[in-house]
This record gives sequence, structure tokens and C-alpha cells, in this order.
Amino acid sequence: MAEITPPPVEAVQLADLTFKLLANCQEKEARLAEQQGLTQAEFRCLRLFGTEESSNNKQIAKRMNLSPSRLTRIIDGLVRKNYLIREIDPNDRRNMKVTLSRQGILIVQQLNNAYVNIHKEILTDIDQVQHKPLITAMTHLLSALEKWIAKDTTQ
Amino acid sequence: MAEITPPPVEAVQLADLTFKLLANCQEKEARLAEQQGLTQAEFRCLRLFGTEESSNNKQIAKRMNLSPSRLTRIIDGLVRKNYLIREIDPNDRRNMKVTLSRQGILIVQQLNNAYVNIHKEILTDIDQVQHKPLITAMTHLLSALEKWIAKDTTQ
DNA sequence: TATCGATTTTTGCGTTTAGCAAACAGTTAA
DNA sequence: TTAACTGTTTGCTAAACGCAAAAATCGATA
Repeated sequence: MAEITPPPVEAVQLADLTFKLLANCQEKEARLAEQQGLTQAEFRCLRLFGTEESSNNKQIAKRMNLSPSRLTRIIDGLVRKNYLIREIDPNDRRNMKVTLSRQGILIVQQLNNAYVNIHKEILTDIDQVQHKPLITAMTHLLSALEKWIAKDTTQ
Repeated sequence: MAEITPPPVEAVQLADLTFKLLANCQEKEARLAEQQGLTQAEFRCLRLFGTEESSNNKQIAKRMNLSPSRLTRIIDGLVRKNYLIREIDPNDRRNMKVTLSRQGILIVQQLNNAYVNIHKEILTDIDQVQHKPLITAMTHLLSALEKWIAKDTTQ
């Protein structure tokens, strides 16, 4: 399988780290979502918009790893809360064009600020010189992980 | 709040990284759990045992961030699958002493192996010299994150 | 030692989250 | 026009989860 096997100790440590990190990040996201009066799914959905333009139901569902039907109902909630606008795409009337409302843009900004602030706070707790390496290392980890997931999907 | 504010760019990057990492790790755990015929909750519960001794319902629930009642039912399932043994703690008959069965020890080993193997595979995809820094950096991140969570709980 | 308050687990019940399949609406091409 | 296809929504169902009450037990105190 793998050409050169890394020392198992490192793999064990990494396994342990990502396991714990996952639990903590989940907790972190749950807190943040609650602070804004959102469910976790709503939080993730909104954050996915970022500053981006609009998208349609199916695309969002795919990006969130949820069924389109589930997404319909999550968006229902966000429309009811006046964060999203859902209108028929004039180019293809089957599509629903989902866009952030004025309020939606506002809350996404708030959301992003809060999210970034946490990480700013976390960074103050880590030695300055470690910041760059941390980001580099985690970028590698992420891309390796994405590759692993993609590989396993197709096989 | 923070004494020295780190450059916001780094915080933004880190925020983005942990957000994506979270999604991917969730996916990874879901896959692994399914492979072993376990629900995600069961997976996490078993993995929490690791090689450790026994624990009681309430402790496990707290560590998993679940209500004790939910935990009762998750353990129900694992007892039914013969992975856990649940018996009354003779020292305090209110407590249930939960331990791994022979089969439980086996599957936890398998689980850990699979989990570690993924990370071994992931590491082969990252430059050797990056491994140590990655683990160091992530250890720092984890402890900073844990600190943030603990701080916010008490306030 | 009988009783009261606290603790741990379990059970009953309602809510939320989620997917599947069918219905519906619209598109594209023959 | 019709047939095959795509995207969204709706109805239904199952799983995940928490709350509150019940049951069992403990510990301390009057």
C-alpha cells in the first residue's frame, strides 16, 4: 500500500490528536451556533455561504453531506428567520436560487467574526513562532485527509 | 482580553482550517464506525475506553457530552452486541460498573488499529520532516482549544 | 435507627435530525 | 407532443437525543 511506512508512534499520536480535536471542535461549533440562536446545521449552512454568492439546494446539500430533502427543511428555517431568500432561478425554473438576505449578510459577518475571534484567542495561547508551522502543518494534514476521503469514496 | 493580538490573517486561516478539518474528520469517523457495524456514538463510546479500565454511566456521559439517559441506551446496544459488560458496583450499588468484554477488548483493538492505520496512511502523504512539527503544533492547538472550552464553561 | 436529602441509573415520552420514496415542476431532445 | 431526465418539496419513518419522573441506594443527622 504505502511506499514508506512512517513510525507507528507518530500515527498513534496523530490519531489521538485528531480524535480529541474533533470532539473539541464539535463542542466549539455547538457553542458558537447556540450563541447566535442557530442549530448546528443552520450554522454550518450559513457559514458555507461566507461571502460567496448564491447557490442552489442540491449544491449546498452536497457540500454539507446531507440529503437534498433535509436541506430543504434547513433552508426553510433560515428563510423563516429571514437570513436567506429563496427564489426560483429564472434561467432554470427547477432550481431554487438561495441568497443571503440583508440580515443574513449581517449574521454571517458576525458569525465569521466570532469564529475568527476564537481562533485569535487560541493563537494568543500558542508561541508566536509556532503559528506559521502550525498553519502549514494543518494545511498538509487537511489536504492529505481530503485525499484519503476522496480515495475511499471511489473504491 | 488578549494581551498580544496575533495577526488576523493567521486566525482567519486557522478558523478555516479547523472548520474544514472538522467536517472531514466527522466523515472519517463515520466511515470507520460503519465499517465495524457500529453507530458513531457506539464507536466513540468504545474508543473512549481505549485500554482503560471500567467507568460508570455518568462519567462516560460527561466525557461524551451526552445525557446519562442517552448513554444508558447506547450502552444497552453495546451490551446487546456483547462488547460491554454492565454490572452493579459493589462499593456503591447506585453505580453501574461498565467494562469491556473479551469481545469488546478485541474490537477496540481492531478499532484502534484501523484508526491508526488511516493516520499512518495520511502521514505517508506528508513530508517526513513535517511530521514532528505537525504533531507538536497540533498538540499546542489542542491544549489551547481545551483551555478555551474550559474557560467558557465556567464563566 | 428512622428519615430526609442527594446521587445514579433507568424508563416513558416528546422533539429534533435525517433519509427515502413519491409527487411535482421544469428541461431537453427525439 | 412525448419521453427521459433533473431539481425540489412533501409525507412518512427511523434514529438520536434530552427532560422529567421513578426507582434504588447512599450518607448524614436528629
